[in-house]
Amino acid sequence: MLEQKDTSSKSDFFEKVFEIVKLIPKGKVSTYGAIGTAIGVRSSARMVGWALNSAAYRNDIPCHRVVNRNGDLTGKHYFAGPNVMREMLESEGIEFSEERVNLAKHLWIPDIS
DNA sequence: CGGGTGACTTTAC
DNA sequence: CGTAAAGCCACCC
Repeated sequence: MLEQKDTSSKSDFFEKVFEIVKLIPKGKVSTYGAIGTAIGVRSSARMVGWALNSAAYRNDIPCHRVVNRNGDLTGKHYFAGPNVMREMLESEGIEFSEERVNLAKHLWIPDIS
């Protein structure tokens, strides 16, 4: 496996992603594209998700508050169970539509102005 | 430097 | 609704 859980790399990119995700208020969620845009990389939302992969090993980072553009919990498979991510979000007051987050109500855009 | 990979996104069939 | 492909960029070897 390629799990770089050590996260010894102090790349600014990762740090920025971590910082943004940590700033997500309770009861809100963000998207990979929104975060990517906020830190400067308009494209490649993949990098955000990848950074979160390292974040997944850090309990300081609420990676469960980050979803894809559709509000779908793409990374839930990376958690302990297929429903862990959703449970955590619901626990914070996030509304769900079947298997998707109600982005219309809970979408939060990082503001690093 | 180059190749492989990936929790994305969009378009296309 | 499903899979496929391309574009995207950072990280690792």
